[in-house]
Amino acid sequence: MSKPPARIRLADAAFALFDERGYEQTTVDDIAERAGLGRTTFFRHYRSKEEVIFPDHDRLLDLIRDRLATSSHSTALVTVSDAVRLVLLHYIEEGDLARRRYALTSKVAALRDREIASVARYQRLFREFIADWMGDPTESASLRAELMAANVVAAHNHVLRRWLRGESSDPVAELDEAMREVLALFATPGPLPEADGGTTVIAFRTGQDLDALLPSLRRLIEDDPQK
Amino acid sequence: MSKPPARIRLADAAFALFDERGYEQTTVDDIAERAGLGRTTFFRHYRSKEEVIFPDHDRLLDLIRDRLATSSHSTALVTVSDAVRLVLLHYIEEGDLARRRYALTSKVAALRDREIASVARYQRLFREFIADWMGDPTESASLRAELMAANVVAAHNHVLRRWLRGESSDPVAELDEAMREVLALFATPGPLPEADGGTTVIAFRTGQDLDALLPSLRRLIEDDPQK
DNA sequence: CACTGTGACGGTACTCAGTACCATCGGCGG
DNA sequence: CCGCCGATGGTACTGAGTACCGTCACAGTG
Repeated sequence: MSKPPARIRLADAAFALFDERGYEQTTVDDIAERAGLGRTTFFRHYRSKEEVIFPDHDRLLDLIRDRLATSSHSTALVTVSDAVRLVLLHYIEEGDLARRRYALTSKVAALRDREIASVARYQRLFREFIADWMGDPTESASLRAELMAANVVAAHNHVLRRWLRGESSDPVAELDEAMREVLALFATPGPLPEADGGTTVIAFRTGQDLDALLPSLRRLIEDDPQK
Repeated sequence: MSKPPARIRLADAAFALFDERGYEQTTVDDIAERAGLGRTTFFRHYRSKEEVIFPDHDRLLDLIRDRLATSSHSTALVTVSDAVRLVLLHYIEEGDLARRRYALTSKVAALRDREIASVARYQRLFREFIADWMGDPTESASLRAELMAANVVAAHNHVLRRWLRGESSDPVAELDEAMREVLALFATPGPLPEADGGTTVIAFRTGQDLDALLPSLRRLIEDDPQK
């Protein structure tokens, strides 16, 4: 029963005190004292009182940057949808800690704002990635990139919050489902694009399974004079 | 040329000093002194040093709440799209002040975070409004509300930032156009219209590959009420 | 063992945002 | 003239965050 490293003891002390007295009612001195350390040491490990609650965002951001740079799917949106899973998985790994943090951010406005700012950084990263990927400097493409990033993040947040509130037992599956929803939004074109090239699809409802229809659909596409 | 009210003098002094020395290098004492007022008076007019830059967010939020409560369009999304114009119009009214603020938020992380947190409040308001309007407590409806709110806000931010950067001469028209884009996203892919018997045919053209569409096609089929 | 560098820690003192409280001054109606 | 009141100013405090310096443990080296 020797001592865990200082960083851990500080975080434990902080969460314990936040639970007992609340965030604002806890001073950095209190935290350091309970951890059996000096105030200076606290700031050596955490840049601020808030950061003791969100220690991993920077690392996660780098992780996602890497993932975006390496993994490459068919579309930018799919790549980003995949990358955002890292965030969800990270929270899930934290388990109870993530839930305690959620309880805090629900009560303390300053912490909620901080969390939101962190999420906005993910969103910005996604937006830039999508815009680069599309390579289209058009205003309309730029807006589209913005919307896509916002959707991915919003869908993720939705699923994450459900899990944090204990409303979800299989958040990963829910995320996949939500991402399918987002993909579906953008799969069907917003304004009907200029019809030069691309794919024209006619969908109709029958008693048949979709798979049974695929061959004929493909045949139709291949019959397209432009292709 | 007597004295403008204290509140104005404080804001002028603050912006002048922020321009001269930067935000962090300016203390509240400096601001008060330049305005010819006491430090106490500053905090009587602005709750914090940051608030002198974003004085109107609370009022705007109330304004939007009212607008949502009164104006009623055909769908929740249209109502919200309409309400968000208030934000854009407010910034445009501020004119050069808004641009100076943008220059500051671009440089100072703390201010950027603050701005983002404010915007998140609008988004939350929109989400709740849409969710209430739909009245459908389903998980899927809840996600949809979240996505819609995120899209409206993202589209607005996109247009607003373009205007702030001087890239747009008619931001209101651009906002309308962007909102049409958002509406189009959600217009098509809802649950398929009542398909009790008969044949539902939907034709659309997309630039995407058929394979990219398959997930959404499958999803549409699985939305069949019989399931 | 003595020497020395190094990294983690503690303490002190400072700046500055934000709060609490009290004192002051200038109208303004009675 | 008096008393009320709203706006202001001053003073003192708490607490976050920073800068700087001193200390101690513990390595490796002679």
